[in-house]
Amino acid sequence: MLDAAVRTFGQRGYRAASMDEIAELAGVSKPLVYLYLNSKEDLFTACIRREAAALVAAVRAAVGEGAGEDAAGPGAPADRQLWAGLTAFFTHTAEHPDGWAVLHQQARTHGEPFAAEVAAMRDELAAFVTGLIAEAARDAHQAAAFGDRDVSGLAQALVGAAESLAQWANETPGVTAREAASTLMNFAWTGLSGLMDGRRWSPTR
Amino acid sequence: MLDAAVRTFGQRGYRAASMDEIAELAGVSKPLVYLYLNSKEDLFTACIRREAAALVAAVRAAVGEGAGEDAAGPGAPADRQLWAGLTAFFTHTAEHPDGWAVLHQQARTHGEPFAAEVAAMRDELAAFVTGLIAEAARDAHQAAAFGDRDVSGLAQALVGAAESLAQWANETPGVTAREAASTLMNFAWTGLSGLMDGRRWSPTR
Amino acid sequence: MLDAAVRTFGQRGYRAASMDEIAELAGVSKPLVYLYLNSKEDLFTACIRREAAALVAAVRAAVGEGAGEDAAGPGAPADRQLWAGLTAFFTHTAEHPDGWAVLHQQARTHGEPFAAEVAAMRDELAAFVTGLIAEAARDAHQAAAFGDRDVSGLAQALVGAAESLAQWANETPGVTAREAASTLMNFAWTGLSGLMDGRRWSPTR
Amino acid sequence: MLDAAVRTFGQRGYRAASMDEIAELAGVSKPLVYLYLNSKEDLFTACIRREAAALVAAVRAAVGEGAGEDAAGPGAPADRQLWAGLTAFFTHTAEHPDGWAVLHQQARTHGEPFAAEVAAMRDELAAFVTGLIAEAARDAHQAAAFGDRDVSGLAQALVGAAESLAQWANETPGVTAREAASTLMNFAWTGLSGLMDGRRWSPTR
DNA sequence: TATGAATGAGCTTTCATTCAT
DNA sequence: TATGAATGAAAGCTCATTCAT
Repeated sequence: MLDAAVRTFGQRGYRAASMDEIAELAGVSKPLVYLYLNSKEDLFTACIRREAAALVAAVRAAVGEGAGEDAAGPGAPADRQLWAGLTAFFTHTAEHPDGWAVLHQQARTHGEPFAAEVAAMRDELAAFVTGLIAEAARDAHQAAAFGDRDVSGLAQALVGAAESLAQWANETPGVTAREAASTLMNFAWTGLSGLMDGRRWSPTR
Repeated sequence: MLDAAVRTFGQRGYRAASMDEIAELAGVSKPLVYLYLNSKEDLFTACIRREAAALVAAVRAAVGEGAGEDAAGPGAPADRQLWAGLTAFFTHTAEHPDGWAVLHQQARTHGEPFAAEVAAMRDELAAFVTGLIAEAARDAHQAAAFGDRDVSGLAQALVGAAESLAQWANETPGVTAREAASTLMNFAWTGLSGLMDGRRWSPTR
Repeated sequence: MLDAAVRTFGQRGYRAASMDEIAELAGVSKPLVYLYLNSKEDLFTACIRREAAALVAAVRAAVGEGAGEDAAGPGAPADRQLWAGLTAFFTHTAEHPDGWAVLHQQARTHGEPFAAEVAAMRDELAAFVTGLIAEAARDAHQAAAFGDRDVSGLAQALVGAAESLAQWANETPGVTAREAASTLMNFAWTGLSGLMDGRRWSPTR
Repeated sequence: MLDAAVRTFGQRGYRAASMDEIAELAGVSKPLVYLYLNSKEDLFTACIRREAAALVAAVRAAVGEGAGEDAAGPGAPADRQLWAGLTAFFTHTAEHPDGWAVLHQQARTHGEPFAAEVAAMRDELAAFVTGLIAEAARDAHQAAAFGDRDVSGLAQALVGAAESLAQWANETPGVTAREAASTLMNFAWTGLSGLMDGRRWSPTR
């Protein structure tokens, strides 16, 4: 039932998706949908929560549990962990395009009950990235180099880049998750490394 | 009239915005709206086009025409041009939050007539970035280092990062356009420079 | 189970009362309600019948069986009997406000299957009053003074007055059943006595 | 449009009446009904107000303005005024059975927004009767004979009797307004006169 | 006997859209 | 040119009612 809802919301959008359509796609009657999930709003929230949890779990699993070809382990170096997380992220979004659409496009578009749900997930991912940056900075003895807002901004940029690449990979035939991850790693890790070595770009020169 | 529509669409979303509200905000009667712009769909398309054109124009102006403190000139170095473009981008999105919401959130959320409009704008900006990367690569005698898809991917990542930062800057009090641009330049230009020096990150090592 | 139904119907009204609510209040499952009473309509009818019977029985008991402080006996004078009946009526309606609401407000409001049930009860009470009037008239040697329709009209007026007073007594704190009965007796019995003495009011004079 | 609503509400009841049916009976489309009267609740309230105002106006006109065969005048004796009012009341309810059903049956049945509207009307009529009783008592030099609550109770009884007779007259073929009024006057005025002469009925004797 | 699970039908309300003027 | 007035179509939600067990 949630599957049908995610698919419908992902393709039509929150407002355009009708409960009739969702029920029909789920192969049940409309009142049943209302019996289990009380309202359209609750149903949408449930979709968001489920997809967000699944995505975060996929990333966490890849980073922490060390399974799979691209997985890292708890003690792996920061770049390895980032690579593992990004690969898992791109893989998951590629395999669940409707879920990704719900999170990335629909939920953020439709005001407060929903945006907050996604923001929580985003913060979780951003915190993961932030942690990695801090770890890498520590390794490079640059702990003082970044202020809080610097790190926030970097994390936002990275997550945004990842989201954009995920969309691009979903839409462009032939682009694999590893390729997207590779692109982002090349771009981001080199940039981060440079920053940690103290390199900055400034307009004055 | 378009102003009213952009404001309403930006704040309420495409579906939730009612023609009644738009007409009232514009101070005209509803049939007049239908006289000038034939349907809600056409009206939304017109909004997207106008806002996209304005944003692209702002970026173009800053890069090409050399006016303003952060402007570059036609012959300026690539990093200078990128800086000028980003600053203009963040400034414009900060000054036109509803227009930006229409482009970034609403248009992409509501399926095919609209997504294509935004994709066109995105491609235009991506092409601009692509050109800069190619130019920089040429300067660094690294023309062969990037394939077409590499460049596309980088551009997507950069544009996505910029969009995400624009959203973040709009939502976070006290973040200025120059600060956002600075964050992205530090991150991106260093990364790009590294790439052009041949540095790559690869999972195997 | 009928208790729950009467309470719900009395408080919510026939249409607004849901079978769900009734079943829950009765502490049974909905299909069980349908097993015993076939439909909402039948359930409502059963409620009406039970409450009507209870009310009539209370009045009858007070009038005929001679128990209680205000009770009369079979051979008691007409005024005494009327007093006994009215007191019992007001007492019963005060003690069963939901049942009274079902009879007085809900049943008459919802068309034909139900109105007839209440009309039957009303006729029974009216017949009782009619009998008393006839008896009193006989005592006063005025048998011919009233036509059938006169008596019907008087009975309607009396019952209506009683219903209105019952409502008023239920809503106004501090008004007891005996006080309501007293008011009505003062008003009605004096009026009736006058009528039986041949006094009439006519517009022409 | 209100006509259609009154008719539908009067015959079907508030809940059972559908906006579809009202609109169809009015010969307009449903959205138009919502344009003029904002919701079903508002529509019902408007019906109640209109019918209550019409009924009160009819009574007032007959009592105060001295027109028509049964009309009284401002200075007429209390019984004359009461007669005029009752005749007008029964005439009006007979001529507007649906309006009367809305007021008497439907509005009082459906909880608080509506019951209050009708209670206001009822109070107005009761106040009129109360005034007449007081006036008559004054004429009979019996000012001290009634307490406030006595008078309230009598007025309630009288109004209730009138309402009940109106219903009876509407339902029983061949009963005219004057006949109903006559019945009530015979009954009530004689009773009131008796009360004013100090006659009381008491259970103790 | 008793119920968890399910639904067809219907309700109120809203909105994009169009005439007649 | 501009609009007041009107509507067809659809959406979210509820409820009396029924199987399968």
